[in-house]
Amino acid sequence: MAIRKVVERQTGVALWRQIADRIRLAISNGDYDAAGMVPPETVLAGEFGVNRHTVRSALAALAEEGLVRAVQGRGTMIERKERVSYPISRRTRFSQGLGRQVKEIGTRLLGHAELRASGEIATSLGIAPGDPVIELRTVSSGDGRPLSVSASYYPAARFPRMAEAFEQLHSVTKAFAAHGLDDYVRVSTEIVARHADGDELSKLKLSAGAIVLETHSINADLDGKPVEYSRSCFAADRMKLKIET
Amino acid sequence: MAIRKVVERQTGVALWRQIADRIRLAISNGDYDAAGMVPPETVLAGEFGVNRHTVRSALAALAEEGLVRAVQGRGTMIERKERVSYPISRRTRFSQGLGRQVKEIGTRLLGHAELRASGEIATSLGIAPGDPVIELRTVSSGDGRPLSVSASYYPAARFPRMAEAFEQLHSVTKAFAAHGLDDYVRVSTEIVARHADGDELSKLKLSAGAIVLETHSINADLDGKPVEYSRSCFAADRMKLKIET
DNA sequence: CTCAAATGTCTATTGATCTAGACAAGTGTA
DNA sequence: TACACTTGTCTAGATCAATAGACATTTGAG
Repeated sequence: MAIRKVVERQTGVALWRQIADRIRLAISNGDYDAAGMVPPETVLAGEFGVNRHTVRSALAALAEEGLVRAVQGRGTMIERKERVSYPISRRTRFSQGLGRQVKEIGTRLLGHAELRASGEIATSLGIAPGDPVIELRTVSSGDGRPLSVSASYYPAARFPRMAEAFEQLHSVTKAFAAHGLDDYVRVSTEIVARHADGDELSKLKLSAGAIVLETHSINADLDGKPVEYSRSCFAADRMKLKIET
Repeated sequence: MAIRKVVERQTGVALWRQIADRIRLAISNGDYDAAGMVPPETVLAGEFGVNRHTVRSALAALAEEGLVRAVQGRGTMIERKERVSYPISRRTRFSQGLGRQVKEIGTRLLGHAELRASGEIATSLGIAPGDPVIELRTVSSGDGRPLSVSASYYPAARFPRMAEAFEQLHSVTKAFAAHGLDDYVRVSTEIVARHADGDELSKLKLSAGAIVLETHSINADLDGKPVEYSRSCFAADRMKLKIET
C-alpha cells in the first residue's frame, strides 16, 4: 500500500505547487535515485491523494525548471538533482564557497547609490543614523543560472570608492583590499524564508511562486568593526545553505 | 505616489498569501513601527496593485495568526511583531539559545524507535548502513506556540538508552551525559526552505500554506565523532535562524 | 507482434480566487 | 453635529485550480 503524503487544501498555495515542492525535495534527497526517474503519475496521484491532472501540473512546473523530462510511454526522468550548497562560515567568500559545484561564477552589478543609513543598516554597521553609506545591488549566477540577489551596504567614510572598485575588480574582497582592508570575517547571519516577490522572481529567473531564503549578514574587520551589511535572497529551489561551525 | 510592490499571478501561490507573507515580513522588520498599525486596506491595495478584497483576505489570514487586529473605523493594529531568533553556533543547545525571548520552553517526545541506518543517516553519523540507530521524534514549543518538529538519530551502539534517558530528563544534553558524554559541538547545519506538508502543519499548528525552514544538522563529540544527526522543521513565520560564527 | 504501462490530450464540471462596485457602520476630529 | 476616513458586508462576474472520465500515443518487455 502506498504511503499517504499529506497536502493541504485552501491554504492559498495550490496543490500542484505543494506537490512540485515535495517532489523537488525528494529528488534532491535522492529518494528516486534507484530508478533515476520519478514514480508514474498515477502512483504519485495515489500517494498525494489527488487527481492525476494535478500531479501533471506539478511535473510540468518541474519540467519548466529543467529538473525533470517526461517521455511518453517511458516515464518522467530526472535531469538534474543537486541544489548548490552555499557554505556559511567565519570566512565566507561567495565565489570560493561554491568551488567545484559550478564551473563558472559571475556577480553582476545591477546598480549602486550613496544614501544615508537608516535603522537596521546603521545598527548593523555600528554607525550613526544619517551617516552616508554606499549601496551595491548585485545578482550572482553559477553556470548561467541566477542564484542570489543582494543589496550590500558599506560605510562611505571608510570605503568611499567601493562602487568603482567593485565595478573594476568584480570582487568585494578585492574592493576591500583596494581600501587597505586585507581581511574580514563573517560575524552574524540571520536567515528567514518567504515567498519571492515579483522583482526577485524576474531577477532570479524563478519559476513563479517560488520560495527564497533571505539572509541578513554582517562582515567585520579583525578588530570587530563592521565593514559590510548585506541582504541577500537565495532561490530556495536551487540553493541550500550549509553552516560550518 | 505609492511605491509599487510586485506580486505575481498564476504562480500557484494565491495573491492574498503572497501579500500576507510580505506584510508579515514588513511587520517583523519594523516598517510600520511609527504608526503601530498596518496601512489602510485601500493603500495596501494600491501598493500591491490588487483589489481591496484581496488585501482583506491577506489581513484576515494575519488576524487568524494573531499578528494583527482590525477595528472598524480605526484601522488594523499590530498585535505582535517579533519572530523568535534561533541561534546556531558551535555550541548550539535548543533551550539555552532561546533564552529571554520566550519565558517557557518545552520539548515533547512524540515517539521513538530503533531502526537500521540508511543512506543519509548512516553517512552523517559515520556508521555502516544497517547499523542500529535510535530515532527520537519531538516537537518543541516556546510559550505554548510550537516552533519546530524534529527527528533525531543516535548510534544505538554508543547510546543504547537514549529514548528512556530523554523521556526522563527532557534534555538531549542530559541524556548524553547519562551515557558518559559531557560535551558535544555542532559541526554542520544545512538549511533548505519549502512549503510545509500536512503533517507539519498540524504538529506546528501552522496557518495553512506556510513555509518551513528545514535543517539537517550533525553534532559530534570533542574527538569529531558524530553523536547525533537531526532533521528539524522550523515554522518560518515564527522563527529566524541566526548564525554566529 | 501483442500487450501492459506510461505519458499526452480532450471535454465537462465544481469550487476557490480575484476583480468591481456599492453601501453600511464605526472612529476620531473639527 | 458634520465630515473624512476606515473597516465590514453584500452582489455579480471572470479566471484559476482541481476533479472526473475517456481515449490517443509512445515505449519496452515478452
